Amino acid sequence: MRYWLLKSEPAVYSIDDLAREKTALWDGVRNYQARNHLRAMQVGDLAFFYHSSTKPPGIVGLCQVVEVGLADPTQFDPSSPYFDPRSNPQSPRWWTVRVAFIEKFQRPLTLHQLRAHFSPSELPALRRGNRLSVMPIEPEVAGQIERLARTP
DNA sequence: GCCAACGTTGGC
DNA sequence: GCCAACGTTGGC
Repeated sequence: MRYWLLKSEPAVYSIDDLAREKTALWDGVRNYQARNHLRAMQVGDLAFFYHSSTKPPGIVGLCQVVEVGLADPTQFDPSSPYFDPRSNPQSPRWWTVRVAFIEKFQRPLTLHQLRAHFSPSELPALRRGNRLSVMPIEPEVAGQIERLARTP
């Protein structure tokens, strides 16, 4: 089982949205490296939910991959902001997964706290200028993140 | 294949 | 709002 980090602006889609809807298709990713991470996901993998472009940014909860290998339907929808006219249903360009809500942490594990506990090499999300919206997390780091998130 | 211009992300 | 850090595009 692997661990991942999924970034989302809460104004667009938040952990509370996921808590309410129970599951969500993680659509709209239009970066090849992020897509490749999505394609590497397996059912049962766990993903930390990260709120970006908010105050404070940080990890706010945990979810689980429940379905993999799904063509992102927004790429075929001309009315979607994620529409990709170069893609087609016969050979979809963008793939994604469905995730299920597990928990919202009692308080966010802020970017500031993450920087205090981890180096950028331990947690690539901390690397300066890293804008990737889907990233793997090493199991050992993931365990520490869970523990920190639950520390009062 | 190079690279300048442009667009986007996301912390601050 | 600013701007660093990328990624993408398109002319050549």
